[in-house]
Amino acid sequence: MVSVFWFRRDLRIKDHPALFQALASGDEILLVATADTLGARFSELSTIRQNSLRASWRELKKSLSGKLTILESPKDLVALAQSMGIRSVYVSSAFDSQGFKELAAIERDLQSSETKLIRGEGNYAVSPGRVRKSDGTPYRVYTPFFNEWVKLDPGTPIPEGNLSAAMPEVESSFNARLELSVGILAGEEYALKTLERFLDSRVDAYADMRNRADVGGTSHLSHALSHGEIHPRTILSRLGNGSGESVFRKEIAWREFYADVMWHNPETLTDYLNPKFAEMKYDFDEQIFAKWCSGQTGYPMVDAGMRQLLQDGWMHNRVRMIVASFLVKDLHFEWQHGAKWFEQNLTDFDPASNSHGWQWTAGCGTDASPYYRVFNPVMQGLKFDPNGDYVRKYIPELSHLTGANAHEPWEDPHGYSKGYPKRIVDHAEERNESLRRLEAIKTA
DNA sequence: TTTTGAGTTGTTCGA
DNA sequence: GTCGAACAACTCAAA
Repeated sequence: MVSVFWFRRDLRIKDHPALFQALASGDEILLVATADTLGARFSELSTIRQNSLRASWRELKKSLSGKLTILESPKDLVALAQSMGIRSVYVSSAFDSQGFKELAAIERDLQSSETKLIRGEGNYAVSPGRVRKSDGTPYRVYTPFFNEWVKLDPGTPIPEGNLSAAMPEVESSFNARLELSVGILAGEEYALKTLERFLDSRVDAYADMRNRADVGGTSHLSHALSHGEIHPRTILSRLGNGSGESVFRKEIAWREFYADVMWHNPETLTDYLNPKFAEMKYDFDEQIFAKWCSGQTGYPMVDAGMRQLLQDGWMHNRVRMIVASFLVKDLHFEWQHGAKWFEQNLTDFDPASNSHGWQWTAGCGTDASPYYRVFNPVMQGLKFDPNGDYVRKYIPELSHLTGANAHEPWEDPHGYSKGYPKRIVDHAEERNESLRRLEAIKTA
């Protein structure tokens, strides 16, 4: 009999419970990935994000001796199952609302060919839904969630499955054009190397340096986690109790907390967790939005972040909060506009972390930022890019300004001489406007 | 059962 | 220039 293993957000072969289960089933296993499974449709993603996915497939295919078939959409998988008389489709469980809706739909479609969908263990150290309060309800605040989460044993990494059961690839009309990803570093081996490099050189300073936009102080594992090139359990198994390691463990736990929140509140992928915020007054303007997207707001720290996203398909975590706060609190846009842009452009896009990160900033999420906490983009720049190096790296129009002066071009008589745009709004005014709008939805 | 204090990521204002 | 206070409402756990 022939069965399929369906790769989605789990593009690895080590510590892979669902793949192990498929390979141990006794069936011949056809290995399949589908392009439209990491958020928006593949064709709607930025070029850089498409190529990032191609790079991950390329490396996965290499580690599978070429035995990987890449299809365009899950519908193609259903058609394949029908034409080949596939017995079962094995897959990792999905917990985000996009993912589990997709699996449910495929499970239904596969019934026409009497093919079963078999869900294995997913890509979390502690699967969403497992951590509960003593009364059985889920947590809505991070710290108590973490205190319970950290007590649970994620188990030890499992061995690699026996790939001798894998079948050769089959013809696919979808051309993933993997050659376009040449030069992009990705894949499981690279993820494990990234982890080792982080543990060897940066984790000790992580607590202090992770917020510095001008320093590569973060783990750089978000892409690998997003594509499932590494299992979080593998990461946790390598962490001790140093201060940097403890702070980093908490970051892993944030990913799991947001996945848990989304599992219990699937509509919050696009809806307000706090429904009161749906009643607030918002603005929207295409041209203003285009300026935010392209990094032309006139606030250097915001623009540097947005240009980093376009150039690298990645943005420093601290800067994500700054640009998000600017869109939501200074421009008064609904957070969903920004979340969508991030989805299209971030190579490390994760549905739960993205939606709930945005909701936290907007003040409508779990453990929400207090309403009065509005980021000042200039002050944030001076604090987390004190020498202006980050800003100058992404904004050539500020290259003539030295040190921290790059954060305040309006203070320099030649600040705008290289064409940097003037500020599109006045931060102090818009901060007050934002507080007024929040005041209006306060419960009496 | 009720109360109390703390809770990822901040800024402004007045002394 | 530095420093403390003030800026909601709600969730959760411990007292």
